[in-house]
Amino acid sequence: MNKKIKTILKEDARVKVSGSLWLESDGKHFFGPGPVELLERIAETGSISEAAKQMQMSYKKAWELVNALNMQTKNPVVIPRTGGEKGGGSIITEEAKALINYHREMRKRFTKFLEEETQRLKI
Amino acid sequence: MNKKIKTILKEDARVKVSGSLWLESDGKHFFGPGPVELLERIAETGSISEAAKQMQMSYKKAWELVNALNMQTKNPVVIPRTGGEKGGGSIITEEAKALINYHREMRKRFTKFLEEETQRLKI
DNA sequence: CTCCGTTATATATTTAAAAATATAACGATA
DNA sequence: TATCGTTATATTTTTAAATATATAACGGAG
Repeated sequence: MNKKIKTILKEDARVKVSGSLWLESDGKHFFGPGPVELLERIAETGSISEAAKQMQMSYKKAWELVNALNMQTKNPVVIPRTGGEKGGGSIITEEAKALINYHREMRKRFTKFLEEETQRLKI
Repeated sequence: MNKKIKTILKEDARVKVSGSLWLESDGKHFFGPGPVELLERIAETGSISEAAKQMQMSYKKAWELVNALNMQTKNPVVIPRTGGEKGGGSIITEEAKALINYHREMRKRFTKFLEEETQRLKI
């Protein structure tokens, strides 16, 4: 019989089980917490560059995240519009909203999983 | 009602839910797949440096992983011995074996979680 | 008491990732 | 048609991470 974990770890250590979760295709991550937040901010601001700025992310990286997402979906999740009164902007589609919502639900289940695992550590 | 995910993603994309899992204390990761494999190889080879070489990891990083682990446990998981016939070596303790075993079990549950989530994508 | 290969540690170098910078196209508006 | 800020893209620079290199201590075996 193995020792229990809580008898092994230092008592004062506030240890928890943590992790991250994403969607991947062909081994490449294309959807996770970062893209979700980015989509939300694009929806709010109507601009990829402004969303990126809010997240202290380079425009390039933001664009790459958006692009990677668009590559995995039948219809784009972000529709860009260049030129015009404000120089341009971007809107997110219903598909993007569905992805955001899906991620929220999945995240809830993952959080529950992590909490259960953390609890198990202490038994 | 939101669109279903499988109607959004490209049909040919072999998408799956993936993730990673670790133990952290004070926000610092100290136990995950890397350290587990390292411990196993130290057990096999009796040497941190040999284990590191097998994993194509620098000795420094290997030592840091071992050290970070030892810092979180009451008793060390790896006991080093310097000098001697082979110049030295390291053995892992019962505590290390328990950690390895614990990780295996946790990993099983996580794999199940990921499979369920991947399945859910396709509904 | 010399020789090993390993641990332990510091320092230097390399590499890869990220960010910063630069530039052109775009189109509504004034 | 000149202006504006954004998208899109390439190129350069910066930063951080990882690796490589160097060095000393160690102790059993020959």
